[in-house]
Amino acid sequence: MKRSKNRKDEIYAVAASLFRKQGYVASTMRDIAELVGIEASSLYSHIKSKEEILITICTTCAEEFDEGMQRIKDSNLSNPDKIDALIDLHLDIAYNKPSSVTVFDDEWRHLPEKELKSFLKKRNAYEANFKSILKDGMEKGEFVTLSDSTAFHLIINCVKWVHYYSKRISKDRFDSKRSDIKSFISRGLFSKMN
Amino acid sequence: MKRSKNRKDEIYAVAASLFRKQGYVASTMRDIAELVGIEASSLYSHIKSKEEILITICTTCAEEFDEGMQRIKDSNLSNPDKIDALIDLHLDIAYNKPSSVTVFDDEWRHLPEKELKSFLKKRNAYEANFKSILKDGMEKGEFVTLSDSTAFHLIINCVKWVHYYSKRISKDRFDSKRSDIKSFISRGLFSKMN
DNA sequence: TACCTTTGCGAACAATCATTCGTTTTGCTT
DNA sequence: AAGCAAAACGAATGATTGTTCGCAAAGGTA
Repeated sequence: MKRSKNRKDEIYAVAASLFRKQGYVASTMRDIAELVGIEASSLYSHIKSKEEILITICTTCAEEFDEGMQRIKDSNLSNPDKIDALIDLHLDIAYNKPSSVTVFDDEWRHLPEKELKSFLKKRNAYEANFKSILKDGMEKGEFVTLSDSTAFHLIINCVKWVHYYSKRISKDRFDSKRSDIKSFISRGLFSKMN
Repeated sequence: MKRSKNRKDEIYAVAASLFRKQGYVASTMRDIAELVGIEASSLYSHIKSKEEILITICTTCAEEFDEGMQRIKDSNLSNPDKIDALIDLHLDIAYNKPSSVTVFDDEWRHLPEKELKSFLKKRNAYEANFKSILKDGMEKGEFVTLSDSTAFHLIINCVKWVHYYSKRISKDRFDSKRSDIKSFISRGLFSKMN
């Protein structure tokens, strides 16, 4: 039960990177096993099923976003600062767990029915919170006025591509990219900033 | 050879929407056949293989982007107007062929080796053309200065989400969304416009 | 009507999938 | 060294996959 934990984590990590590269369905247990260096049947000494791997990756990631959203939402930051903090939340998770977050973004539809349902529920709640910050800010004249749904998707997608295209880069280069992204969104959202 | 063409097109259309919904690997020939209303084996009277369907969808879409890029690149529009035209190109394709473009975006990695290679070649060429317009515009002071790679990804991703989240909407509602997106990008890129 | 091509069918194929099973090896604790 | 639980194995299972095959409707043309 000591080394077991390590193997388990190793399997999750290997699976996440494989799911990112090939997709969940196209990744076989034999693929995962080979990367870990054991036989496919041996995986089952550590994990319950292929689905369980996907569930764990997705829910772990979801919790991370949820905690961040809760923290930011309940803070006493201004609406623009809340959006700024949310952007940082996304970028930090993308930098630290690029594989997990890609699986979270792209492979959630292969979750089994029960987990899929609660996943979508959380996702909708997250989106609603995000939009309500935007809406409040627009009403107070802090943001440019546009459809809150469109604004939400624009911001999210300005932030979402980072973990796809970039190989692991240095923190410095990442932070330079971060500032480019942030100022782009700021101009798009505030119109008067530089 | 008369009705054959219709069936063939119907199969491609059904497959594209199924690939969009479930992904290429998770979509079986039996799934496609059932939606068409025939047996799986009957599909092979019209198409050669499952892979051929994916290849056709992806290359058809790629050609559409290529033609647009060629036309815009060779025009005598200003750099900002070229970017504006490219945004329209993406939005129009997304509106007219949401299924195909989603498959093009997400399932290309399952192309067989040969087609994958030429796909990535075209994709890189497209990206290079896009960036070179941005770079030229930055040097002339027409755009805000930032990494051309980051600018490229930001623009593309501001435009890419449309075909994911929206069910078929009216042209009017789409054009309203279009103007929200365009002005967001304009502010992000030009900083001085409204 | 007779002919021929297109379209569809159902059974069958080999390949591959996730998973289970009983057994053996490993490595730690006593 | 003995004992024991965790970890790994190889073989096997049933299900599902894309695809093939020989054959039957269908439907237009002569």
